[in-house]
Amino acid sequence: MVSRAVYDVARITVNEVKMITQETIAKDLGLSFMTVYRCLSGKGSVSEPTRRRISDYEKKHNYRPNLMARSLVQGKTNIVGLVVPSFSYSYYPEIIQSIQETLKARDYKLLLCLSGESPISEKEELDMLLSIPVDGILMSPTASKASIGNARYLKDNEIPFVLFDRYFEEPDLDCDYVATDSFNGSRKVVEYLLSLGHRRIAYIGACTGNSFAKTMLDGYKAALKGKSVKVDSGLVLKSELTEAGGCSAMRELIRSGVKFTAVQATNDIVAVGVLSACYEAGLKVPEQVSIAGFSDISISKNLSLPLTTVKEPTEDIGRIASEALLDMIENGTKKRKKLKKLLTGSLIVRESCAAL
Amino acid sequence: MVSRAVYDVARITVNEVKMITQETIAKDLGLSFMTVYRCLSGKGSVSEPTRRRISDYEKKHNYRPNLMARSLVQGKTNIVGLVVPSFSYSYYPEIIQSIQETLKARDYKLLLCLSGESPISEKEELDMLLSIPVDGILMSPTASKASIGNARYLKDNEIPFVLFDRYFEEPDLDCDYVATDSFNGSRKVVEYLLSLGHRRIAYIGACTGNSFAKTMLDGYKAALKGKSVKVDSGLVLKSELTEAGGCSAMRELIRSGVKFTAVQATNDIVAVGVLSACYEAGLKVPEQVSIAGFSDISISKNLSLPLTTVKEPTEDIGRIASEALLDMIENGTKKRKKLKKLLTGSLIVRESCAAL
DNA sequence: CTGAAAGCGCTTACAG
DNA sequence: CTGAAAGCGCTTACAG
Repeated sequence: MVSRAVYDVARITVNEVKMITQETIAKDLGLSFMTVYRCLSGKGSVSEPTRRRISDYEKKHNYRPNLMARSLVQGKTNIVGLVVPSFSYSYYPEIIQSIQETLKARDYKLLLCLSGESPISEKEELDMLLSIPVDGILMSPTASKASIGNARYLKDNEIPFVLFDRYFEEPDLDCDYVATDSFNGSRKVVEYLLSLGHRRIAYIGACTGNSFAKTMLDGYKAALKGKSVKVDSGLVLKSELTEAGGCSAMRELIRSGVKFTAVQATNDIVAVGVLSACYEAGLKVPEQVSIAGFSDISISKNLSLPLTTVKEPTEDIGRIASEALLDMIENGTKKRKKLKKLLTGSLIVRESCAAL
Repeated sequence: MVSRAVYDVARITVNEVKMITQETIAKDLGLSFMTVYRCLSGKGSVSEPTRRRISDYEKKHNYRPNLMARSLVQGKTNIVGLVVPSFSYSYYPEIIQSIQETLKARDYKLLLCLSGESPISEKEELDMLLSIPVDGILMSPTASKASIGNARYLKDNEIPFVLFDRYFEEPDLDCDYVATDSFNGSRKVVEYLLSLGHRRIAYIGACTGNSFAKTMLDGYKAALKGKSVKVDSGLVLKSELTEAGGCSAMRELIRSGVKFTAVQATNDIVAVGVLSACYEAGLKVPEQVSIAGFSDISISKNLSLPLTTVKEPTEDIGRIASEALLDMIENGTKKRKKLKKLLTGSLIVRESCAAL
């Protein structure tokens, strides 16, 4: 027989709220807590009258199982950690929405973390997630190479994880990812610009710190080579992946005096900056300069000049990444084939590009 | 003396990963687990050589405290639940980013939930959050009146919560909130339109299901009354709060034949739809119709016609809401003065409105 | 169909 | 400075 004192202690309070536990119910109904457990969990059978009493009590007092306690004993939290660099002003909200829906349908919860493009914060967030511990992690790494170390850290810690949108192809870091096929996407846009007659095509937003920007640049080069156009390094400019970055890189290009008739920007945000710099310099778009972006974020179709771009399959990315992660969590990662998926984006032709 | 068997059982595995616990450390170093606990938690003193041994072991094996276990005993999870209707294509990402930063600075984690504007899903998410249990909840309710019941549900469950962006002023539901002062914001825009000489000003996006839309309409009416302009019910149109909703409401207004020279939209998204309907009907903006929005979402300044609107103080909303919530969590809600804060938005004049 | 016990990994309170 | 015990709320495994 459990003493009364034990029961009283069992009614703990959080912010002065009485928590109803299985023991509270058992005590109030004069039952053993195991009977209550079996009834509430549906595991094992309970006599009909008892079941009814417990069920009535449960509804009346609004009993909720404490998921933390369950997690502790089951060694599983049903929480997935999500780490992204940022999510305003991009297509991350769409991906996250898709992730959320997939997780919810399979009874997982989402803990949201921001790295702010800093690999150091990213590492801190990962440590926090491992400490909870979450069952798995979805991450879109920062643009810094140091994020490769963070992905390796996850691997060393043997926690299921899937990278999305941005990924690494390091030979010694064989990890799962799903992203847009930016090589072919970028090639597609540049081939489109070539088909309009452009030959002096600039690339703005080059950077080598992450795979996606590098493969985009490769796509640009591949398209040019396909038409036997020589790559002019004076036309390839680095920039931060922001509106301001695109704007200042474009100013630099204009100031340099290098001739160009079209610009491929590494993403739509950068393209918006490029557009501003053109307006500022009195260059007419698309009459004097054609501009193409990449991503098709929501603003792109409503810009002062609707932007020609490649639509990223955000919903698919979110769904595929989270489904793969949940499979890894539930079926283990050992025998599993690695997910290395690049999804094709579609060219969206709008008004920012014109024939030469 | 604790038996060896107990220690072996203590090494549980999640997805085949060995978890290092305080007991693992204690066993491997031949110490009592209390010594390990005191050293790792910093509570109580440990002899220097012992501290060093434990510290070395901790770093070498990357020990992380299990936060679930800690939560269970402390009756506090340091997790805050966030429930929003949706977050793509709006200013929610900015608010959430601000919330995230505030929470992180005070060592709280964020669990993200979407209601999809459905009060039923919203209720499910709240039940899930209460079941974890989270320490507090931040919610931007759905546009449905049924969300009032959900807020009341939180109150009945005595969990700290703060509404943001959207809120209720029910007499029997005295809850904390922070939002934009949409009454004065809307009045400010309409007064601006009046100052440009407009008198036939339509209001698109009226709905009564939530406070913010209603007070916006009140602001519109107050501005008109200030200039002794009669409110014409033919100029007030309901619509869904989406681009498509704004577009079809505007089509309806145009078809109705009612005269107007300006339109105040309930938010920028609706305004974008209104703009499309104008283009479609061959109406020139702002020459024939002036259009104003509300919110200043990121797309607004880059629209084909940069939109005159009211900037919502998103960063402040996120910060104030989360700071208030954390204070409620840490200091209790009993003696606390209710947070009922409406923040002033600033009128952003762009090119979508012109003098009559 | 019902029950007593042990355990998840940590913290708290008490005893030396 | 160190230790043994009890407990958070739940689940699992075993015994009747």
